[in-house]
Amino acid sequence: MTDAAQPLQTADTGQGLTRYHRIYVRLRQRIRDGEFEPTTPMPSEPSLARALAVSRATVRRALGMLVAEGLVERRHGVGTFPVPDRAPTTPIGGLVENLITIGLETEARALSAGPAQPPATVARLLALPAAVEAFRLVRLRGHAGRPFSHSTVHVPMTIAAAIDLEALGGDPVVRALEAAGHRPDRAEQSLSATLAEADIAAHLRVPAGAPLTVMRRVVYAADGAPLLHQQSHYRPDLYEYRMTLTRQRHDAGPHWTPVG
Amino acid sequence: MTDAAQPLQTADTGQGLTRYHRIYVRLRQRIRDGEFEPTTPMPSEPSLARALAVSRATVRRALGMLVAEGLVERRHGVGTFPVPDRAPTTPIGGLVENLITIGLETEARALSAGPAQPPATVARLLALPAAVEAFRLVRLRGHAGRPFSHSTVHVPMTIAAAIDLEALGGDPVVRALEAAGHRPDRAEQSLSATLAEADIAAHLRVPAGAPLTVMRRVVYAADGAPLLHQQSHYRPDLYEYRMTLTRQRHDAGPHWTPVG
DNA sequence: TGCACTTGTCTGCTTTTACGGACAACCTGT
DNA sequence: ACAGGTTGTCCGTAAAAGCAGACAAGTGCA
Repeated sequence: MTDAAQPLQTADTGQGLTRYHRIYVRLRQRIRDGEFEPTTPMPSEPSLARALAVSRATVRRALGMLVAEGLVERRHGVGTFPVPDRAPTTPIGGLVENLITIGLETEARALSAGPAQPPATVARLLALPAAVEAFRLVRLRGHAGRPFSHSTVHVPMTIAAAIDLEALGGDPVVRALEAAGHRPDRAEQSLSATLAEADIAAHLRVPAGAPLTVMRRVVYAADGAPLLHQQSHYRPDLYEYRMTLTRQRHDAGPHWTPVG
Repeated sequence: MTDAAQPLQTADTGQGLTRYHRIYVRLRQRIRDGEFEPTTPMPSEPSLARALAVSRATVRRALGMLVAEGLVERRHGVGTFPVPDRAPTTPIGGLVENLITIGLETEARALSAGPAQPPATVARLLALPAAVEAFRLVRLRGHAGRPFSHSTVHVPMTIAAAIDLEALGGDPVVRALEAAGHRPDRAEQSLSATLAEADIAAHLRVPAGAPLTVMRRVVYAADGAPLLHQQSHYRPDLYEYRMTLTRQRHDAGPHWTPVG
């Protein structure tokens, strides 16, 4: 048992991260939270080393990362100062379709389009028999030249056949369906988080293993027939899902209900 | 410039985690996604080493962690197999408050409760002057013995003073406010994704660097006064944010609107 | 002018991580 | 039996992380 003993400790104590990286993250969080004023110096390196129970070299390394990132500024003989935010990365909000309706310009680019065998889970949600192909459309959407979402849409062949899905540029698939007489009526969707795979990471310009918001959605027609399945990955620093809720008093007690 | 060169690379390539740990997290994700059948062996250690561009020793270490966690089983001379889920992690859905209303049993445990200085960003959202304390309640919520959310709530002292926030067990803070006459009326919230910090990771029983869903919410009274700020982290494998939307035809074109 | 504090730089030293290779032990087909 | 795959184990070496300490250099204040 040479290599099982260490990993056990590793998993339990929350290791696996390097020390300087943990400190880097902690300091970055505290800076983001606005704990330090830009006018007064942060705690000195020796005092940080003492407070965090590491060597000064480790603190310096963490601070060096913050400097390289432009979050912090060092002044020889004086101290280290947080740099005030210039561009607070204004997060977009809401549904992509609604963004387009609103008129917010988002560039879209199709990465691939054509028939493909959907994953088993998708086939099941679309009520397709196994080993039946569906029309798959993979697109990248961006804003101001920076891609913020990567989405894969599957449409059953019976529905996609009559529609030219390759022709729609940045338009939502739902629009095309609507134009073709397939009225979308209801959608079930879920939001979650995942790690970026190599290919999606490359398209979204983030390192593999970065956190991504993932949305899975099934759109149904009025008769309950599934029209499409969509899975989208979003860069959390460029796109946030925002919503407003209101408190309503019901017979069974008060509830939160979303506002449109 | 001895220590700024490395950190730059480090930050860009998503390092800071040890190699074996990153591979551990990635494999863990792929297993959770059901990429490997429990009946057929996973790719062999040499092939994984090749595919991931690391040495076999590193792959072995990552696999060793998965073994220790019970996610994977090794058979000498045969291969490595994913262990089928015993508890299929049925994802809960919706808002936690509504879960409780519905009657779904969720155990909650307070990790800390008391006055504390809120981060500057929280203070701003709560319209609090700087250097003013707020009541902070940190809780861990679980289901079936497994924690799925870690949330931190800040309530302005002027509001929290009249309420015994330490007494509420698993009840939502909003309930207590409501009972005390502070009627919550509206909430603004956003959903995003992040990587697990060491402390939160430990509480949620996930490795550091695992993806987490993060929700930030501000609840307002009818007069617009902010009542509380909440930030919650969810395990994406145990808790998904689900919602139903309907397609409505508006003057300015069709829109998706959420359903309560 | 000093003194006290800061960041900048450098030197050893130990521990952990990671690599590459080799070989044994084991299982399953032909 | 045997060949070809797998996991299990060990070795030596290189690189990185982390520590402790020392000293230089800059700044600000009494």
